[in-house]
This record gives sequence, structure tokens and C-alpha cells, in this order.
Amino acid sequence: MRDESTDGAGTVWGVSTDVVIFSVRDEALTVRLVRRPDEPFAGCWALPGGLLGEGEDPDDGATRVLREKTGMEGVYLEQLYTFGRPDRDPRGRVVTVGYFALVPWTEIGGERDEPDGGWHPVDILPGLAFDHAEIVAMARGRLAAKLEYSTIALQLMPERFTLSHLQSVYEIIRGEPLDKRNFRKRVRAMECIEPTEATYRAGSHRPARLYRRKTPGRVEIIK
Amino acid sequence: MRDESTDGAGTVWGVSTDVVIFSVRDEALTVRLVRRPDEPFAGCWALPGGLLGEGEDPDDGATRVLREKTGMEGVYLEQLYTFGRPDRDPRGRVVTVGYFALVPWTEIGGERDEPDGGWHPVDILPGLAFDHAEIVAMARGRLAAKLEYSTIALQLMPERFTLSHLQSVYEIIRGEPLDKRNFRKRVRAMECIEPTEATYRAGSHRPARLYRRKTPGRVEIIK
DNA sequence: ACAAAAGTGTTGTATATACACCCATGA
DNA sequence: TCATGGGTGTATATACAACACTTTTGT
Repeated sequence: MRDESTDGAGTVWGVSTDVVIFSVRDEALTVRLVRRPDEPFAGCWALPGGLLGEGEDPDDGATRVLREKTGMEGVYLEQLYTFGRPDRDPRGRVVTVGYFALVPWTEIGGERDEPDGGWHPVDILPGLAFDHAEIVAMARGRLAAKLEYSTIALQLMPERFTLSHLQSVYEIIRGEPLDKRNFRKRVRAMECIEPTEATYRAGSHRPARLYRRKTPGRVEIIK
Repeated sequence: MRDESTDGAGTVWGVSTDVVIFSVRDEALTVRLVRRPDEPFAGCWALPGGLLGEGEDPDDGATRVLREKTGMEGVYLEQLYTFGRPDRDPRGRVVTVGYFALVPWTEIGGERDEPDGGWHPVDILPGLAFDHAEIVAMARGRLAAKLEYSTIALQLMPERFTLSHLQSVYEIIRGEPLDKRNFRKRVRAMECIEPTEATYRAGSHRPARLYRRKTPGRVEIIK
């Protein structure tokens, strides 16, 4: 019978975090990728991530990665799954704690070391280093699932947004259209957003009311 | 900017798994605990777990722990969450991948190194080592949530069971009673169990029909 | 005046809830 | 025959899905 104090001590371990940073841009769900500067997989696209520092909690590591890659703080961040196949990193045993994050498209700003800022539509991803494709796939599944029973989509919205914006975010993630009247009825029933005084003018048509989250950071479970 | 190849290499890491093994016994949801033989927390109750071996996947580690503690194979096992607070283990940096498992009460058998086999009602747990109380709390929450939108409860059932048994498992985990007729209507609609020819006789009353899972290992998401 | 997106209700259908009595058995 | 848990259906309320037209603005 093994115990924490007796076994596995000979192995050199690494623990890292990798973050699937989602945003909706240009009518697509996109993921932030970076090019790896070093071996293994040098030059290959990969999720932003890195080894945990000494004394660094995995949650803090993910927060740090997020700050470094998007310059943002206070965005939605959730632990996803931990991946530890022995052969997942050719350098040795690195277990990675996967996270996913949601950032409003307006607040992306930050660095642009790649022409497109490293944002890739999740449906047309390049080949990824390590098992990162698997991590992205799981994150996408989790996001789609939570869309249906929580208010998580609001974490992708900027401070003020129209109901049409919100509906299009739902449609983009689900991959199918929604009925406008039923959608509006549903979000009204959630009672998690409220109208502002402001409107949004875009083109030669009626302006749209702008809404905001009532409790910006909070993700509620519905029903 | 940190990268997997550059940082954190000075730290001595350990990676362990801890498994919250649930079973329903004596009208209560119970958890399998073990007494720690060694420091830290020697003699204290803790979740079964241990450091990963070299070349061992976390899933395999959890499967091994489960086999060692219950003698069972093929029971339901799901990764729960990874806990990595820097101070969670006084010996140094040990990140633990938490799992939860469901075992039918009939198949517990195995060793009984404690008078009660180490099974503790989840509502009256002793003090636990490390952050194990937190892990149990999260596992309980996850189980309760999944009860409502999946067929996960069947993983707690023996090969053949009555609908009353199944209902009582739901009631025990939810902590409140259910209407018998509505419950039976619901499970019939799920189409995940089927009646057998056999009945179960227990006491001076009408015998109950025994059911079995149609696809024993499978957990379906409802709706 | 026209084009283009914003905004708004009703009706039918399916799903969930509340609720009470007869049945088969062992003692 | 009595006590015990096993087994069944209906009526109502609630939630969800389908569906079309009017409003406001810019050009």
C-alpha cells in the first residue's frame, strides 16, 4: 500500500498551468494562443501557460498567466481539469492544471506580438503543442454546457451591451440561431441584467438599449 | 514572462491523488477514510490517496488507490478538482488531484482494518488531515448537482435493485423526500434501467420488482 | 420612402407537480 | 385479519416553443 510519504519521491516533477482564454470576436469564439519560443515544440502554437513558481497556488499561476497574456485582471477564471499523462511532455513528468477564462472582446487590448494578437477561431485552430488541443476541446465543451444552466455568458460581455449582442454570443457558442422573443423573455426571467439609460446607435435603424450586469463578477446557476 | 522550460525548476514537487469514495449504507451517504500511519497528521483520518508513481497517470493513480482501499475495479471514478495551496502539506509542495468514486453498498467487502471499515457518514465526519475536508465538501456538492441532471445515482446501485432502493438513494443524497409516483415516472422516462424477472422479498409485504441498468458503466446526461 | 435592426405577446404543447387508494405478502 | 411496504393515474400549473408585425432611426 502506497502512502504520500513513501513513494514517487525519485521522480522529478513539474506542475504547470495552461489557460484556455476565450473571447468572442468577429462572429466567432476565439482562443488566445502563443508561439512557443523554446523546445519542445519551438515555434509551435500553444496555450499560454507555464510552470508554477515556488509557493504559487495553481489559481494564482493561472491568474498570472492571464495577466501576462491579456493584461487583464478580474476576468472570469475557472479550473477545468488536470492533465497528467506521463508522456504528455517530452522533457519529463509535467502535470498541468488546465483553466479556462472568459474575456470581453472590448477589453482585449494588451500586447499584440502576433499580427492577429494570437486570437484564433476555435473551429479553425492550428496544430497545438503537447495535449493542448485536448484541453481546448474540453474547455469548449464545458463552456457550451454552462451556457445552458448558468449566466456564464455575461462574463464574455463588456460593461454595457445590447440584447442583440448577448444573443449573438449565445448563438456563436451554441452554433445555432435562437428565437429573439424567447431569448429576451429568458434573460429577463434571469434577473441578472438591468437596462441602463443609454442606447447604442449603429447604422440607419432604431438604436438599441444598453444593459449591464447587476452583479458583475457573479455567475449564477439557473433553476 | 515565464515559460515551462525556465522557471519553477528549483522546487521539489510531489503530485498525489486523493479519492473521495462514496457509498450509501445504513440510510446515509458515507465516505471511506483511512487513518494515516505516518507524519504529518499521523493517526489522523484522511482520504485514501498517495503520491503518483513514476510513469503513472493521475487517473491510474486514483484507480490504484480505489483498488487498494475497496478491492473494487470498474466502479465509477471522476476527476474532481486539483488542490495546490502551497501550505496544504507541511512537508513541502504537494499538489493533489482529487477524484470521487461511487461504489454500490453491496460490493464494499474488502478489508476492514477499522471496526466500521472506515466508512463515515458524510454529515458527521471526524477532523481530516490536510485540506481533505474541503475536498469532501466539493465532492459532495458535485455529486448532489449531478444527481439532478444525470443518471449518476445508478453507479451507487448494485447489479439488481428495487425502485424503492433507488428512490432512497436519491432522498439520502438530496436530504429531502420525493414523491413515489413522480419519482417512478421520471426514472421510467430516463429509459436507463429495465425490469428483470426477479423480485425481492423483504418482510411481510408485497415483493418488489428488481431492476438493472441497461448500460452498466454509462452515465447519461439528462435533457 | 425605404432599408435595417430593435422591440414586443399570444397560443399551443410538453413537462412537472400534487395527491389517495388498492395489492401482495408474512406473521 | 392485520400490518407493511409495493405499486398505480389523473388533474392542474408551469415552462418551453413556435410564430409576425410595428417602431425607430439614417440615408
